[in-house]
Amino acid sequence: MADSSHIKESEVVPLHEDSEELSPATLHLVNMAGSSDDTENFVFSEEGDDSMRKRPKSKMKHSKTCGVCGDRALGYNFNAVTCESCKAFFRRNAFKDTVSQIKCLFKGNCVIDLRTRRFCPACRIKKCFEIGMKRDMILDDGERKARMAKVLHNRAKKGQNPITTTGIKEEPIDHDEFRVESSNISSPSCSESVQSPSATSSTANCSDKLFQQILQDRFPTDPGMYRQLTEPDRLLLNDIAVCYETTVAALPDMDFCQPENYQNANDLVNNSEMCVRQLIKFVKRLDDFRSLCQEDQIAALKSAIMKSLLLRSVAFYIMEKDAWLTQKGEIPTSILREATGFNFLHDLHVGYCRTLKSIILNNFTLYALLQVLMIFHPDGNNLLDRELMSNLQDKYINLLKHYLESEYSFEFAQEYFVAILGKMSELKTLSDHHSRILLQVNPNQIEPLMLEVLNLK
DNA sequence: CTAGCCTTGACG
DNA sequence: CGTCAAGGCTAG
Repeated sequence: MADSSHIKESEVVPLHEDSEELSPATLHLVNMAGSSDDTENFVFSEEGDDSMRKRPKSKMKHSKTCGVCGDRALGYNFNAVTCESCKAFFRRNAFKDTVSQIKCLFKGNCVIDLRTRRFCPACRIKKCFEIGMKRDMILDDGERKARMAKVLHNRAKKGQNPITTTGIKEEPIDHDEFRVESSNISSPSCSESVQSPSATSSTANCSDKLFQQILQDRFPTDPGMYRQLTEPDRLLLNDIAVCYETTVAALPDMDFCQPENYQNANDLVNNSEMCVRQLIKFVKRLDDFRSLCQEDQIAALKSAIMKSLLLRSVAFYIMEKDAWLTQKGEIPTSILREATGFNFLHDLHVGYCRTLKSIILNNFTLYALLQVLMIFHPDGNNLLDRELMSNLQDKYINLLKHYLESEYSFEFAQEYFVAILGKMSELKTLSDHHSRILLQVNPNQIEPLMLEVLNLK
């Protein structure tokens, strides 16, 4: 796949092979810089200036001068020879509106040099453009993301830091910081939108009675009917729930959550990238995931990705509105139909959302547990140690069962458990259908991270 | 916000 | 492997 992130002017504009010599163009720039009447521009020559500013030793040969302020330059930045500070300045300000956002308080012809460069951003940015700095060489949001994704991908491949999500400060999270009473999180009906189960005609058949119970909180009063979770189980559950709430369940800040940003399958895939990142964050915080070898981490994640996105779509489905909740409001499920042209897929997916939602409601502890179960699945592609995976699956299936028994009583847990697992196996079928969307995408227009996790390369 | 320093990927 | 030119981080 071609690297799309760097096909910019930097490749078209001929750069000078020889770093020792100043090209005519560079000379021109330097002359311009020197043409200001302030001779202090050039006080920082080879020696005598280190007392006040650090400089990379061993780079004495870099005697270039910033075309904007005359400070020492290391080379080209955004198509002109500039110092580090003007580079950073340009990056920060190149897209600001020079009329309303940066204004010269004087006559618009301030002298910009090492000393005065901070005084007038307006004239400084003007000079940046004058010496030929090009703002289209600043990576835009998508390009930046692509670049980050590449870095992450490489890191993951090198294995120092298996699957890093942001590349930015991946410090181990302090769970205690988030620790809340587990009862808070796991309350089965932390509902703001408890719906009438009437809409759930198709698949909820077996368990209607149960869900009536759940909805109406008609559970046994005898404490003996409930399992007492062991301390390790309780802690584990709490950890999972907290992780989930702070990653997958945290609505990411996505400014594209408008129906018009879902035109086709490419958009659909690309707009899921944030969710994938959250998912990666989530699994990385699971001790059991980290204990897997790196190959299996990646295999497990890849195998679970589609199902996880679907599960997430259930968690954020709003039944009354037939829409998904996003940070920017609700987005109708019809975008799925419109972006792909697959009516049946839309109906299947929404049907699934409705039935599973009516079972799980807004119990995010359950979503978290199911998400974990999705990851530890022994039949994923390319897994090396399937037995280990199966053991982990056992562990969390048990945890799920115990959790249900502790929350919903022995009387109801069994049925609930079966219903949930049934829906989980259905997820596989749905996810296979969804894979057909991927046949529509143009890999050249897909974010690298998504290419990677969806095996689109 | 500024500016220095650092990390990266591409390229020769 | 060194250089270049992106972006990120952060003390001030």
